[in-house]
Amino acid sequence: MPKRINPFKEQREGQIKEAALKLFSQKGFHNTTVTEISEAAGLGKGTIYWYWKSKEELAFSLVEDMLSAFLRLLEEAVGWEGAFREKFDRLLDEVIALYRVEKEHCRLLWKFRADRHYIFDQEYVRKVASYYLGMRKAIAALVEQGMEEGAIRRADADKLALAMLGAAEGLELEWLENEEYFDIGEGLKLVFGALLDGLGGET
Amino acid sequence: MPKRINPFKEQREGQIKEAALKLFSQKGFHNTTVTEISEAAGLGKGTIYWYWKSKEELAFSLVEDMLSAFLRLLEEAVGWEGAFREKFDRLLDEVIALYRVEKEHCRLLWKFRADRHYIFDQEYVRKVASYYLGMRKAIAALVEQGMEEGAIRRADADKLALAMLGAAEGLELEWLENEEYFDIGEGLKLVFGALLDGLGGET
DNA sequence: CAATATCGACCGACCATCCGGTCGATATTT
DNA sequence: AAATATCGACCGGATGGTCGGTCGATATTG
Repeated sequence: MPKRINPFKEQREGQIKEAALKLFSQKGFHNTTVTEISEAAGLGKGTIYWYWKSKEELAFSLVEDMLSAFLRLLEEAVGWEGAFREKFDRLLDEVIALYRVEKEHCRLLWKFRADRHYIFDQEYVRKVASYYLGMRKAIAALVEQGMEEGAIRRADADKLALAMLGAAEGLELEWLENEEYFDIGEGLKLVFGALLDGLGGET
Repeated sequence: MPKRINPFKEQREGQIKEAALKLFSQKGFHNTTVTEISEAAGLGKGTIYWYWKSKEELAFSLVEDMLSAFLRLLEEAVGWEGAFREKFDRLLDEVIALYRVEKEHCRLLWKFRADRHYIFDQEYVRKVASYYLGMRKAIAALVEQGMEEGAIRRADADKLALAMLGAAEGLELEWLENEEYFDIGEGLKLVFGALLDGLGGET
């Protein structure tokens, strides 16, 4: 029970997160120094360690912000009313919107993805994995609904979900690396449109 | 003109590359030290600098080995005889085979991908980009053939090629991260099969 | 309401460590 | 002996994290 509450806590944490997001998403974890973050936030280096106990924890809080937003969207989508294809198309739109709004967070996730095992300790890596697993399960549930309705050919729903996530992630990457040329909305709609029409059950 | 040729040159370079490939692909560039590589190769640290002028150049030679193999395969595929779909299916098989044989190189490419701008200097980054561009152009040429034959709906061939590469890369990533569960061949055939059947022209 | 005491947010110089790359010593081959 | 090849101790720069210290705000007291 603190005797005094810090009136600037939220503002400070916001400043620091904002600066860290910008730098991490541009340069990755290893190429961003804590000193840089503190300077970009307009604060002293020690202040960062007042609010977070390590560079790693600061980074993880940014990762978790994005992963939890994505997972929440997918899990909500499963519960929506309506036929599979309606739900799926709406989900695609919302995913695209989320990508666009949170582009910097997307970039950050990619920067951290390849060597997350060397950025985060085991417990955090497990947390990240469980977010991804949750996403896959949500997609799989949606896909199963599609199969029951006959909108998708019967197959291993979990593996199909994994393939769909993979394809979406690959398109996301191309978007981030060719932002002026390749649009994520266009790409997702092209691939998933064709995928579902091609995978569709009997006409 | 050296007075004597080094009878061990190829062997040494092989030892070093093999050790570096293994370590880089497991731990990434920043988490692998030159000392580790030299120990894994059973050589002194200085010897690495006899054969390469920096850690960066050693890493790049591994990247280039893989990128050039991929590019060569794609460019050859364009010149094959036959109808689009035959060529495409054969290409898919050969790509899958290459992935499987060169799994460690694939992993290395992923580890380096996100922060290649902080691993390699500008000239090397440009080279990498031109490999990827070449791949896209090769796929686009194939896709254009498919459009002319009516096997694929007319669309922007270059963007479709980019989307296809993106999807393939995403599936590759899922494979590398879920190797016991998700097979790259299965995934590629599922997605590209559905994609082409869905994208196919008039039946 | 002053005067005093306490607190906690903030700072940045400093420390310990790590690592790529160098270089002189040494061994081997011609 | 000259050229080539190998080695590993050492150097210098970089960086995450620490810690003693500052200072204004808040609480306490007379």
